[in-house]
Amino acid sequence: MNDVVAQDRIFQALADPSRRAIFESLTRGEAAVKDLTARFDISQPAVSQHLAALKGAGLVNRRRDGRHVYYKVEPRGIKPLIDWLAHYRAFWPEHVARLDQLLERMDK
Amino acid sequence: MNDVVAQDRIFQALADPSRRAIFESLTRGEAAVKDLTARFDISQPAVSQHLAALKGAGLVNRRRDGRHVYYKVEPRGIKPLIDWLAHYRAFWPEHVARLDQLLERMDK
DNA sequence: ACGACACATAAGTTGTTGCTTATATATTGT
DNA sequence: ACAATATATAAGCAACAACTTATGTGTCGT
Repeated sequence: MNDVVAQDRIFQALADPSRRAIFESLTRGEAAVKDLTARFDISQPAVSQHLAALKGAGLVNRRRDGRHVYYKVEPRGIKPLIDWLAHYRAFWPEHVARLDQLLERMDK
Repeated sequence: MNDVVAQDRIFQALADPSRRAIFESLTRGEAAVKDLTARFDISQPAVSQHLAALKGAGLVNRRRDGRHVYYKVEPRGIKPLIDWLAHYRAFWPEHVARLDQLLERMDK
């Protein structure tokens, strides 16, 4: 899977406000589908579908524990997004170009 | 227009591969609608519509010169995206958290 | 003023997306 | 084994998104 495809999946996944909200919710800590369903005003299948999209984009992880399935943020998942940004760094104010260094360190 | 709305427009705009391609094309230099239409295999109205979406997201600027309309990247346009990323910096490897500093400098 | 050119907008069509309800699958406790 | 719980998948539907062609608007050259 090349970068372009990964970027496409990420932008696609994050284009939906509900999905961004679920993602943000997961940044506050691991949560089961049940928990997320309680937090948002959409059905459980809708939540599962959003989670599947986030997982497909590599933004979250799944962990089964008994009857529950816990999802949590996959930190490395946003890397394609950072790469995309870095690609256009030339258009930011000069000093921001230092993101390069951060990316290099991130790879290590 | 608050941050959430701005982020929504940006993610929405960048979710489409054609739009990302057009954006990338513009990073290589200012271009007229005519030029972009020649570069991509979609109709001129389609190009104009994509450009309108990018402009609505604050990612590009418009400049009229005679019959031509030139578009170019608006460097500050990606800031909401950086802000969004920065919001979840806690989930990246520690050293990447220094993006904070970059953002601060960017504001100045 | 008129024709040609560059672009934007309108209207219509088709595929996709995000939701719903209904149902299937997996796990647990009794 | 069975009922209850948690999640995923299927099917259907309404809204939307991305394109098309047709037309409107603005600018230039003659």
